[in-house]
Parts: sequence; C-alpha cells; structure tokens
Amino acid sequence: MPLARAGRPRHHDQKRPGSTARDEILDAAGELFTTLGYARTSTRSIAESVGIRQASLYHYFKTKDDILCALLGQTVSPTLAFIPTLLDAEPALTAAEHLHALAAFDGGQLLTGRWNLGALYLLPELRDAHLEPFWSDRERLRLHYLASSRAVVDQTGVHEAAADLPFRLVESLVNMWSVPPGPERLELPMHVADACLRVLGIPDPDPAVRRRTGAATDRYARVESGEATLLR
Amino acid sequence: MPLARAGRPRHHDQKRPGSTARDEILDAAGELFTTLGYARTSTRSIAESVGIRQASLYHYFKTKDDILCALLGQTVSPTLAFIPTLLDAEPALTAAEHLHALAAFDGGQLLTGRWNLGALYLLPELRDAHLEPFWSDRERLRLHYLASSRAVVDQTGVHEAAADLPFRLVESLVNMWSVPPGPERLELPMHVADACLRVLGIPDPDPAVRRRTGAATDRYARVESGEATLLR
DNA sequence: ATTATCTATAGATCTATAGATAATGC
DNA sequence: ATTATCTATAGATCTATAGATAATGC
Repeated sequence: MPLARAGRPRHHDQKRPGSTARDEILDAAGELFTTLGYARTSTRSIAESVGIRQASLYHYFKTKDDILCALLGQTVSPTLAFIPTLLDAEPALTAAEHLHALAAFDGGQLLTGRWNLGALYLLPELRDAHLEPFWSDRERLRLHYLASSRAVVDQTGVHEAAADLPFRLVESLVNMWSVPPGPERLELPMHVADACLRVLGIPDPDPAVRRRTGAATDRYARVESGEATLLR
Repeated sequence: MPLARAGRPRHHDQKRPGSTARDEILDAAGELFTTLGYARTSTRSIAESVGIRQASLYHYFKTKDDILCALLGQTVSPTLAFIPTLLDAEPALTAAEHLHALAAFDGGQLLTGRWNLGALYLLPELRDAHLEPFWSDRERLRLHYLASSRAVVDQTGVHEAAADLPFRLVESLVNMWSVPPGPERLELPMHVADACLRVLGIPDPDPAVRRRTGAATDRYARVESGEATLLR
C-alpha cells in the first residue's frame, strides 16, 4: 500500500481534489478559466493553484489549449449521450415531452459541476481552429433543440422564430450561477424546462409531461451507473 | 476648409469609419474585442487595424482598460435612458406592455450596432474592479426587467422563478449575430419581446400591445433626435 | 528503469512611457 | 505654440523546452 507514488516529491501538499495530478490540474484550470477567462489565466497561475511548478503541467498536457480541450469534453457530451435514451423511450415521447426532458437534463448538467464549465462556450477565444470539434458538438445539440422545438410550434401555431429560444433559455443557466447552491437552485432546470414549453405556446406544463421527464432522466442515470460499473 | 488636421501625418490612410481618431480606435477595438476577446486583443493589433502606431493609442486613452470602458458606455445606457419614457407614457402602460416595449427596444439596441458590443458583458475579464460601474448599470437594468416581470406573473399565476427569464431571453440576442443582416434579423427583437410575454403566461401577444410598444419606441426616437439636434 | 517532479531559461510577446518630429494655427 | 503622430525601448510578463533530481518498482 504505497502512500507515495513514483517520481520526485512535490514541494507542497495537495491543494485540489482529484485522485490523479491530471484531475487536480483540471480542477484548478476549471476554476480559473471560468472566473478569469482563458487568456487571463497563465499556466503559472494554474500550477500555483495546484501546488506544483509551472513546467510540471507539461508532463500531462502538451499545450495550454489541451487543458481547455479536456475541460470542454466534460460539458456537451453527457447531454449528447443522453439523447438516444430519449429517442428510444417506450412508449415514444411527444415532441413536447422530448424537449422538456432534454432541457431538464441539460440544465441539470450545466448547474451541477464544481465550476461553471458551460460558460466556457461563451468565451470568444473558443472560436480557434483547434477547438472546432467542440463547436460542432455544441451545434449538433443546438440543432437537436431546434428540431424538437419546430415540431412543437407546428402544433401550437406560435411563430417559427420562437424555435430558437428553448436552446437559448437553457444556455442562459450559465449566467445564473449567482443563485446560491440550495433547493432554489436545484429547481431552476425544471423551471427553465417548463418555460421552454410556454415560450413555444404550451400554456401550462401538463403534470404528465413532468412525470415522464423525470422517468427518462432516472432511467438514463440507472443505465449510466450500470455502464460505469461494467467499465471498472 | 482644412482637409488635413494639426499634427504629424499618419503613415497610412484612414481604414476605419469615424470623424475623429478616437472613433476610429473604438471601431477597431469593438471589432477585435468582440471577435477575439479582450485579453487576446493586443494594443498593437488595434493600432494596426486603425492604421497608426501602437504608441499613438495612448494619446487618446490612458490605458487599454479605458478603451473597453468607452465601448461599454455605448451599450446599456441607451436602454436605461429609455426607461423614463416608458414610465411617463400617457395613458400609463400595463406591466405587460411595459415589458414588451422594453424588450423590443433593448433587443433592437443589441442587434443594430456595427459590432456585437452586448457580448462584451459576457467576458469574464469584465469582473475587474475598474469596470464595476458598468456591472451596476447592467444590474439596474436586470432588476427593472425583474420588477416588470414579477408584476406580470402575479397576474398570470405562472411560477415566480420565470420572472428572471425575460432579461435572459433578450440577453441571448447577443448569441444570435450569426443570423445574417436582413429583414429576418430585424424582426428578432419583436419575436423575443413576444416570447417574453409567453414565458410569463400571456399566451398570445395582444395586437394592441404591439401597437403601443411601437408607439413608445417611436416617441422616444423623436425625442432623442430632437435632443441630438439641440445639442449640436 | 521509470516516473513525476524540479530548476533554469530561451524567445516571444505585451503595455506603457520618453522624447523626437512634422503638420497646423496664431 | 499646439497638436497628433512617430521611433525606440524598458520592464514585465508568458509559453514551452532542456535537462537535472529524487522518489518508486523490478
């Protein structure tokens, strides 16, 4: 049972959560990138915040951009992975139910991490060529919202321009991290999911929709934890 | 009629619109800050984009922060200045009419400039102490949206958590600059204003509301241009 | 031997200042 | 004389690399 691992010892004790140095670095970078911005965060400040020397970062990441990439990978992909669960639901979900479940799940993802990683998508530096894969993932997600929303406005008769707005409403949760953690904050995603339907002309969220939304999310959570068990 | 002004001549011809060097600098900085971000934009790149030398910027602005301040001043203040016009309207506007007019005007401001200056408020670097006045202006605007929205949900019975969303919906217009300029884009603010009411439980925007919204905006435009004439 | 850290530093920035220069305006 | 620009540069970064060092693991 080796308490110390191979390699020269650090000068400082561990300051960040994570079982590997890589995770400690990502935690520090997540905090600094989301609060100061990418360009204002120096590799030196990340290293200091981890408790290691600046050059040691380069043992785990080839460049500073690579650190950002690793963080971005944690954001959109869980929601994209959730979409098939919604499509395969039995009996099939209506467009409104589908959108409601998607918004509630996606919103939950945005608000639950240790840092506001969704806000990274608002950084202008993200338009760099190297980060293009993340933009296209996010664009896929946006188009999925758009398709579901169009199906809803086709039925309610609301103007088609409104079909862009559910994605925007969920996205705006990244600007609501000022709400202190607690029950009020936990309920935000469900309120936003309801709002997505109202904005498309479904006046009162049917209680049945909410029930099925919750069921889909729960089923997914069970599948995920099952997979996670198999993988380890 | 002096075509040339005092001072040593520039090495390059004018590249940017504006009748003063200060305006040329703000135009270049507006483009670069909104597309690359503040920290990624060097004073050298701003100067190059204007067609002057880097050091010449400092004849007009004490620091790089000062350039950002000047740009931010162009964003929230027009909408804040518009609010009294809405409050003084005769006959008085209902809460829904007030919110609709505010959203339509504010949205128009966000989409009409040459650059997407509203997006500057999403930059994390903005939280710097020096830029605090702009945050407090924006917070005043947010609270005004919130108060109007609360008055609406009190009547419709929609959950109070929805009262945050109209501000967020209008704000999301800064992420819609990808819509190409044209009639479709010009209609976005009105669609978003309609959506603000739906999200608060007013199912179909009453045509009378739209008419009064337009009237308030037009009246303000007349007053503004009148003032502008007096000032010159 | 392998690994994870460390020290030291090259080379490329970037902001802001000092002071020279070439126009106009009186 | 005043103004708007220019040239030159100090001093402070910042990223990434080279290579030394101090642990564990075999």
